[in-house]
Amino acid sequence: MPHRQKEFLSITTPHVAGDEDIGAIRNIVGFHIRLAHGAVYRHFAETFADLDLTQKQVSVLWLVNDHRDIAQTGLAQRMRMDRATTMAIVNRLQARGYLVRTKSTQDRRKQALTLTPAGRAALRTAKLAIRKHEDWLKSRFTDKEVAKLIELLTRIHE
Amino acid sequence: MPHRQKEFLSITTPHVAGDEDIGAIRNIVGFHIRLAHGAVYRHFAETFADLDLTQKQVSVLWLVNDHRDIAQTGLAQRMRMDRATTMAIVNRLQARGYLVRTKSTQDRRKQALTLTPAGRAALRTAKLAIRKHEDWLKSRFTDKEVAKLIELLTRIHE
DNA sequence: CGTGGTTTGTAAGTTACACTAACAAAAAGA
DNA sequence: TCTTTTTGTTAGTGTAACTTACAAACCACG
Repeated sequence: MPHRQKEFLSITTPHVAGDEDIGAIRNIVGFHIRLAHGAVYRHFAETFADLDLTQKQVSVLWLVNDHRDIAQTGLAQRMRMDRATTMAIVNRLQARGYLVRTKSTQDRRKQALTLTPAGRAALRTAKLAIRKHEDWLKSRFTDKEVAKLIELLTRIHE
Repeated sequence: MPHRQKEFLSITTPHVAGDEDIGAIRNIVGFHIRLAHGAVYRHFAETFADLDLTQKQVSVLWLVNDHRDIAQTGLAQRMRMDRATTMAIVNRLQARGYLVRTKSTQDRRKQALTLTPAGRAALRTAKLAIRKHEDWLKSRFTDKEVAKLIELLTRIHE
């Protein structure tokens, strides 16, 4: 068997005695995830330069809108963030008047989060920008590939 | 047709007049990339807690080792970082004695980067940890799926 | 040749965000 | 009841992305 596609096939290089190397860096899945994330992050920042919103902030607006009166811990679980990080983001959005904290009546420890009209308007605008951003991202894939990519990525974070 | 797999099929929801919404957040590719990146980042940090190295730092060690006398701009291109960010990481690694800057003889503006023996030793240890980390990551995929995932991600960052 | 534009490294300052540790109030469970 | 857990909060640390500005070296063109 010749060396056709040697690089990609060597992903599964077997570990032999004395073989301490693990192949080329481009065969490391984590490396590609980080680069892809970086590329997406940068394009997102460009697309949202006018709106002045980050990925995290838009995600929080979106989730709060979808789950009225969600608590901060619920948000943290869905976003895979810890409580402290969640606080920082909620604080920022509250300072900009996009959402409000209301003490939950069921559980007085909890803060029920809801979007203000300004927050809903911002989300509406953000979703238009997201569509552009997603179109840029999806332009290199078929619909089937997009579904496959999402399915594979879900296995990582689920 | 019943609502089987409605969510996933709605990825390609056509845009109709007055339809300003773009579907559920879980159909946004960027959302999944961010979550997957976060999961990988966290597991990496756990695996490298003893070594006290980040993804970026390991990547830089790796690339400097693979490309002897690489300049900081070359590193920045391969890592998709800007010069300032590259500086910060190189500074940190130099402070820990893992690499050295040497003025290039060809182009006296450039700094040729090379690993110290300590840097090579750290990289050797890091690669063992990377193997564990990658095994954790790849455990949920077949070899074919891993190749597919890398191929799809490459289309995003290339 | 030399002068203007480009590339490279560097420094300083800002922002986002992930983490930890600690604390208080409320809830849940023994 | 008393203890443990959950929830929110504050404060502090570290990484890493960005911008702007500057100096030195390089390059190209008139």
